[in-house]
Amino acid sequence: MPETIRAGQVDALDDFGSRYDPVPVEQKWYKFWEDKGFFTANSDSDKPKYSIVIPPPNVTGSLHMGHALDNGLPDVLIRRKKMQGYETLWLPGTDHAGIGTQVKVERMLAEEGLTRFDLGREKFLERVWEWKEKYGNRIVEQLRRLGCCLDWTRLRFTMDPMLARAVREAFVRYYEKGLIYRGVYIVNWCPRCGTAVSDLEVKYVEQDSSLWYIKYPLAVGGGHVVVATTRPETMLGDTGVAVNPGDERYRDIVGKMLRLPLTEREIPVVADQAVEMEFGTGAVKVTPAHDPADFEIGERHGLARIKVIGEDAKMTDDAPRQYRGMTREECRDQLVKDLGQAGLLARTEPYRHSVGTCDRCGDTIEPLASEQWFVKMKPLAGPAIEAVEGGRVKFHPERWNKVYLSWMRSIRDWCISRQLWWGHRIPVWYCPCGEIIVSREDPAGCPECGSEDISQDEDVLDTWFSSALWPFSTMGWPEDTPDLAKFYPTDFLTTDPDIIFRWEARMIFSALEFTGRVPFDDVYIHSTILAKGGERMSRSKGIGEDPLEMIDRYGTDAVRFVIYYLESQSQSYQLWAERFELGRNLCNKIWNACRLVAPSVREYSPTGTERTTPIDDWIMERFNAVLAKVDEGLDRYAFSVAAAALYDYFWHDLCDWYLEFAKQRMKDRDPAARATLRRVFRRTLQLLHPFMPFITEELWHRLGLGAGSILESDWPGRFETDVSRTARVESVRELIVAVRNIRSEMRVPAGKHVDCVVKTSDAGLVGFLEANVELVKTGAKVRELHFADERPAGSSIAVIPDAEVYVPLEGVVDIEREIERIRKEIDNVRSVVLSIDRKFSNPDFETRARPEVVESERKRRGEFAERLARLEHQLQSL
RNA sequence: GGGCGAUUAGCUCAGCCGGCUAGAGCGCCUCCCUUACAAGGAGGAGGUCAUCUGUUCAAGUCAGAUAUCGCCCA
Repeated sequence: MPETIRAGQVDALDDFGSRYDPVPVEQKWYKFWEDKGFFTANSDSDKPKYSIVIPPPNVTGSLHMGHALDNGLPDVLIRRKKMQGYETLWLPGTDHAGIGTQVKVERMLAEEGLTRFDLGREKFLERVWEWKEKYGNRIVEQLRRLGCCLDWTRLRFTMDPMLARAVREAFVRYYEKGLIYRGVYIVNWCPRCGTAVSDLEVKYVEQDSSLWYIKYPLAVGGGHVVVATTRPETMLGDTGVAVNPGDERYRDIVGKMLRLPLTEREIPVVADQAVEMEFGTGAVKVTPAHDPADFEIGERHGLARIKVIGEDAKMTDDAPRQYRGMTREECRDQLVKDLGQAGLLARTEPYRHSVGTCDRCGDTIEPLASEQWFVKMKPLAGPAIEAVEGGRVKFHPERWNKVYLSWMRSIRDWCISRQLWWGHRIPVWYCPCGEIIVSREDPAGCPECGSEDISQDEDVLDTWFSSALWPFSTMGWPEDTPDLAKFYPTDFLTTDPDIIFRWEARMIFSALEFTGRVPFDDVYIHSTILAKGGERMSRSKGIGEDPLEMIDRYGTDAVRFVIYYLESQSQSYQLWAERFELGRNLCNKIWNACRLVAPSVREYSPTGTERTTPIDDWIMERFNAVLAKVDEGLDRYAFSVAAAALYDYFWHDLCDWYLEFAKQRMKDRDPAARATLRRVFRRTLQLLHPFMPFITEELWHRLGLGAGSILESDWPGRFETDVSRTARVESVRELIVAVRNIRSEMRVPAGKHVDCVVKTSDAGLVGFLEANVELVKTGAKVRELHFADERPAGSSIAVIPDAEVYVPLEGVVDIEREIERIRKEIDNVRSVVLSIDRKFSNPDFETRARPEVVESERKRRGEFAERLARLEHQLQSL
C-alpha cells in the first residue's frame, strides 16, 4: 500500500458500505492535507501564483451561512487552481471587531459586577486579549470543517504586531500627505455604544412620528415665524432660523431677530440656498450642533453651536435649567407640553420619516458636533474610481460595478476615530506646549519643547481602517516581503453585498494609495441567503440554518455542493435544511457508483491497447462536455452552472446510462471497459474534487487511482474520442426509452419481459443493435429483439429518429389505449412541425434569418415531418 | 426621492450570444425492495414564462411602460 494512503489511513478498503458515511472520511483527510503541508504556500515557487485573502471574520463570531459562502466559494477556486499547477495561497485570519468585541467583554465583566472603568484601560485590554486568546480562533477553526485550504502557517489577526505596524504606517503616511485631519464636525454619535460611528454604520429606519409646527415670535414688533420640526427638543440649541433666499413669503423678515421660545435667546433669520421652500412652512430652525445640514448653514452664517444634548443622550447644562438632565425623549414630551401651554405650538401633524439608528445596537443615533479624526476622501476616490472604470478591478456580477462607482463618486470624508479602548490606538500625541506628534514609533517626548509630559490620543481607529489594509498588511507591508512580491495583488475576493462600501471600496483606495496596485482583480458579490419564506437569516432571531449543524447532519461535501449548486449570481435565494438532501444524495450516488466499479478499476492499469467501444467514446464525450462547462463556469464565477453540469453528468450520463451499459462488461472483466472506467472515474473524481473534497479524496484512494493526494493531482483534460461512433449510442438510448415508455403506458407488469421488433433501413444501426442486443434486453426488459419490415399484429408502436419500434403485446392490445398513445405523440410532433412551418410561412424568414439557422430549421422540419408521417401511417393501420 | 434586482410548474430555482417540443431538485401520480445506490430505479401529470406596448424574420430572452415584492443609497 502506498505510503500516502497509510498516512491518510484508508484502511478497510473492502469495508465499502452501501451508504456514504462522511464522519470518518472528513476527520481523517483534513488532517492529512494539513499535515502534508498542502495548504502552505511557497513564496519561492516558480509556478504562477493564485492568491486569495479571507474576508476576516470577527473574532467574536461563529460560523453562519454567510461565512460558508465567503469561504466555500474561494475554496473551489483555490483547489482547482492548485490542481492546474498554480502556487496557491489562501490566507486566513480574523478581525478584531472593535465595538463588537469590546461589548462582548464588557458584558462578561458586567456579570462580575464590573465595568471597564473599574478596571481601567490597561487591565481591561488585558482581559480582552485573554478573551481573544481563548475564544478568538473558534471561527477560523470552524472553517476546517468546511474543508477550506487555508494556509494556517500564515494565520493573521488585525491586531498582530505586524498588522499594527501597517496601520501606523498608513496613518502616518496619510497624515503627512494631509489626508488625515482632525476637526469639529457633526458625527453620528451612538449614546449606547458611547462612540462616534461612520455614516455606513447608521441604519435608517422608517418611524411614525409627528411634525411639530412651532411659533417663533419676532423680537421686535408683533408676529411670528412658524417652523416645522421632527425634533422639537433640539430647538433649545437653535441659533437661527433659515429661509430660502428666493422665498417671497419671508423676504421682509430676513435679518430680523426672533425670540427663541422657552429660552432667553434671540436668534437671527438668515437666507440660505439649502432650505427647501416646500418643506413645512419654508422656514427651518437651525441647530448647528445637532444636524449636519444645520452645521453647514451655521458655518456659512457664523451661527453659534450650542450643544444641548450630550454624549449620554441627556440634556446638557447648556439647555434651560428646567430641562437639564432629562433624556431627549423626556425633554421632547415636556417641551411639547410647555409650548402648548405657552400657545406657541401652531399645530402637530402625523409624519413618517427615517430615523438613524446604530447598526450595532439599534439605539437612535444622535448627530452632534464633536472633535474627531477624518480621512479626506476626494483625493483617494479618484484613483479608486478609475481602477474600476478601467476594469483593473472587476465586480461580478457586473451590476455591482455601478453600485460601487455611484457610492465612490459621492463619497464623503470618513470619520475614523472611535471612543473605544479595543482597537488600534490613534498614533497621535499631544504636548502641553501645543505640539501634536504623529509618529510611527511611540515618542519619548515632545520634539519641540522636549517635555516628556505628552499624552496619546485616547481614541482608537475604526476597525475598517485596519481591514482596509488587509490584502497587503497580512503579507507584511510596508516591508518588501517575499510574500508581497509573490502573492500580491490577490486574484479573487468574495463577500456579501453589504460590505462593498465598508470593505471592498476601502481596500481599493487604500491599496492604490499605499501599494500603487489594486488589491485584487475580481470581486464576486455572492447572493444573500434567506430563510424559507424569504426572511433574512438572523441568529439572534433564531431564523435560518447553522452550517455546522448542517454539516453534522448531511456532511461537508453535501453542504458544499448545495452551496455551489444554488449560487447562481442572483441577488438572494431561499435555503432550508432539506435542500441539502440534494448534496447528500449525490454523495451517496458517487459513493455507490465507485463501490460498483471498484473491483474493475482498483487493480487495472490501462495498457492503451484496449479496444474501446462507441459506448466508451460516448461517455468520454459526455465527460468532455461537462469538463468544458465546469471550466467555463468557474472561470466566470458561475458556480451553479458548474455544479449543475456535474450533477447531471454524474447522475444521468454516467450512472443512468454508462454504468448500466457497462455492467455486463464489468462482470466479464472486459479490459476495454475497465480501462475506460478507470480513466473516466479518475478524471471525474478530479473534476468533482474542488467541489466535494472529502469524498473524492477517499474514493481516489479506494479506487487506487493515484499514489498521492487527489488534491496534488493534475486538473483533467479532454479525452480524445471518435465522435463519428457515438450517434449509434443515442439510437440505442432512444430505443430503450421507447420500449420502456410503451411498457409503462400499456401497463406491462414490471417484471414481465416483452419482445421487440425494429424496422429500419439503416444497416449500420442493425449491425450496432445486433452487437449490443444485451443492452436493449436488460435496459428495457426485452426477451428477444427482431428486425422486420412489417408491424407484427397486436403490437404497440413507437417512432424514433432512425427506426420504428414495435412491441408485440401478448393477448389483447388495448386498441383504444394504443390509439390514444399514438395520437398524443402525433400531437407533440405535429406541434413542432407547425411551429417550424410558421417560421417558413413568413417570407422574410428565409431572406433575413442567418443561413445556418434556416438550414437547420429546414433539416428539423424534414425530420419531424417524416416522423409525423410515419406516426400517422401507423395510426391508420390500427 | 435615486439606483439595483426579482416576477418561469404546487414550492425553491436554472434558462449564457434572441432560433431544437421552456428545464432541474423537492412535492404529486403509477409501477418496481432487478445482485452500486429505496438517500434508489422506470414512467407520468403539471407552465398564457406578472401585464401591456414595441423592436425583430423570430421574444421567457432585447427596449419602454405598468403592477407587485425585495435590496441598497440619500
